[in-house]
Amino acid sequence: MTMSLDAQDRKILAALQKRGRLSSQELAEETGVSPATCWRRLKALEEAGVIEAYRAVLDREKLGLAVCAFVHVSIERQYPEYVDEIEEKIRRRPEVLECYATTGDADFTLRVVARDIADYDRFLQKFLFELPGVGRVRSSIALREIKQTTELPLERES
Amino acid sequence: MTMSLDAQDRKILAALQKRGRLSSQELAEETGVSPATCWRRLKALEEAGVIEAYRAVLDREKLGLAVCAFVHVSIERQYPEYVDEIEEKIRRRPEVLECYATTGDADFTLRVVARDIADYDRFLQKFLFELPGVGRVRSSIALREIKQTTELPLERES
DNA sequence: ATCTATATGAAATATATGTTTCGTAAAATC
DNA sequence: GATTTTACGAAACATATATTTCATATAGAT
Repeated sequence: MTMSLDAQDRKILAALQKRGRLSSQELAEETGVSPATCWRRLKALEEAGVIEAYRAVLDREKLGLAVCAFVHVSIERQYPEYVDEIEEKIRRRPEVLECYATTGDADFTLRVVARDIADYDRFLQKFLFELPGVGRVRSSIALREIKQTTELPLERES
Repeated sequence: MTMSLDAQDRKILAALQKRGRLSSQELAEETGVSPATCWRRLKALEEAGVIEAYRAVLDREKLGLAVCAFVHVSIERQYPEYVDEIEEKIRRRPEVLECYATTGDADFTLRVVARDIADYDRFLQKFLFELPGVGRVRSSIALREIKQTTELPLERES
């Protein structure tokens, strides 16, 4: 399932992680390969699903989403029906940007954004605490954003 | 600092969060507004910084980055020089995708990707534990990805 | 070393794109 | 209610774009 990429593919991907709207010709300038080849490589990478999507990344604060929090959720009983339902409901909530099942003292780790603390509280009370089987919930509110990127490291071979 | 957006702007942003390479004409079809207006709105949103960037989002697993972990880092002494140095070094590490200063029992919460557990261990030993003033470090390894998106919620007014 | 398969760059093609202009409509101001 | 300002859509413009074709080079297999 892991693609094998050469230096050329990695250059293309690196450039597109920074500027997703680059054209084949611009890619060619950045990579030193011809536009036609860049285009063919690009299509292959899209086809293979290495490039999942192109997205506009928006400014959270400018959209009025002042709050960002990590939520650590423990599940009471691990009934599969409950777990499936929890996961599905989480997937549907737009303010949950990330959710992973994790090791450590919580079962799930979420990253959630909200307009303000009252809005976040509403998310907890009206949504999270209402999920079936949810046990302990601990919140870590982000005080400061030090880094936030979608760029995956492409250094070595894959 | 928070922009005020009308329904039209929000439609444009919503569409571009899903498909970042949409042209003005495609945006026009999706929003029911003319291409010229879409283009003007779009430029204004870019200019205002609401649209931070356009990016290709890659498939972590396909790139061979099997491991994703949350790291909770506590700082021994909060000397400002140490904190600044830590933050700057973290920003420069490509395997750290996210880092926030957070409330709760850790000072920093990081999301880190790695090729495998050995690779992740190397990150901890050779980088994180070497940072000045770093105290307790607890890792939560992601067992399963339930949701991972860059799409910010645009529902209500801002 | 020969043959085969694959990847390459340059040029050509057709199309879509960003961007501007202009006359009109809607909103806001007075 | 009149006037100014702002936003709009349609059409026009020049340009850049994706995509294909073809001849050549490269690499892999036998």
